[in-house]
Amino acid sequence: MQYSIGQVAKSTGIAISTLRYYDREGLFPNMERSGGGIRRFSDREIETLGIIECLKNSGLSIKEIKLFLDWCQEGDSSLQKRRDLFYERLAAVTKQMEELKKTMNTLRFKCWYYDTALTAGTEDAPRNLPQSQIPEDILACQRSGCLNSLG
Amino acid sequence: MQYSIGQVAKSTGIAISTLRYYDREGLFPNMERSGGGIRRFSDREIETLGIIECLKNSGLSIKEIKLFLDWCQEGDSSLQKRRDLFYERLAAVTKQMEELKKTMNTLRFKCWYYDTALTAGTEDAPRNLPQSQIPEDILACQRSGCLNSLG
DNA sequence: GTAGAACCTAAAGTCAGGTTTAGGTTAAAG
DNA sequence: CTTTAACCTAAACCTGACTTTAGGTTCTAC
Repeated sequence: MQYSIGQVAKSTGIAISTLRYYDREGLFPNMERSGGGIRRFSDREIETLGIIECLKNSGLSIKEIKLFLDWCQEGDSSLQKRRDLFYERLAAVTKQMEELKKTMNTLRFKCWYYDTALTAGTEDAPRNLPQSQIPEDILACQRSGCLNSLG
Repeated sequence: MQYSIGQVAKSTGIAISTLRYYDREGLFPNMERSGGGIRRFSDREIETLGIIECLKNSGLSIKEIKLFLDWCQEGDSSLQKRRDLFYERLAAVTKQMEELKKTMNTLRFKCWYYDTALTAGTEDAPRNLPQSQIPEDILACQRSGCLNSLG
């Protein structure tokens, strides 16, 4: 199947200007054009968009993604480099997830904190509550979160 | 305790220029200065840095964080707004985690893909492998990942 | 064959989140 | 006192990832 840039934009939610920008950056090295110069996205490009999204979410820049796509063009001689890249990305995302869990725990603590404050009508309520009166699961959030103290 | 900007930079890993930038953006509304105009970070500011990190990781911009810190200055009258913000952030991070899980699954699939390719010496190996020969857990990654096809 | 929608390029613009520069001032140590 | 490391400001600069603009071309439908 072939798709126009407008169709791809519509179905993926990626702006036309972004698709053209990606093309300009060399992320679709094999994309075809009509006689008149109009882009014809194929399933190959749609798949590339999936890889771009994945690698972008894993923390790579557009330039780094371009590098990876260059390796793909080189064929089997670059298999090792490509493999290593994905293992490295897996590690990076694993770390990112750990970070996000800490963030979640801080947020959960804050939600409890403000719920308590709102119920009492004042922030002094949670602020002055003795540790022993704070639910265990909230204390756990606080311990594993990114804040050192209450507030 | 009071700390110089250099001490804070060293102990948090945040660049001095970034700390000054945050200050310029109004993220430390109560920070004191020495007679000569030198910043004196206190535990309050250190805690604020923790909140900044948390909210930044949750997807807020510096300007949005500044808004939240303004609310904090307003006292108990802004409790509701602040509570709502944290619940909203909790939802946003939950969503972000879901996304990251998909990314992880795609990466895991790719790791298997390239391991298989390297063992065989060619990408054709994983590419031509019938579904029935792909481990179930890898298929599951593929299904829940962000890619539609192999490759 | 002509109207209008959809496409094209190159180049400039935008925005966030910093960092760097230039030219001083402060403060702790000898 | 004077040195020197650490600090200060304002303003300019930078980078990444897009988006917008301006002016032109192609394609589809009548």
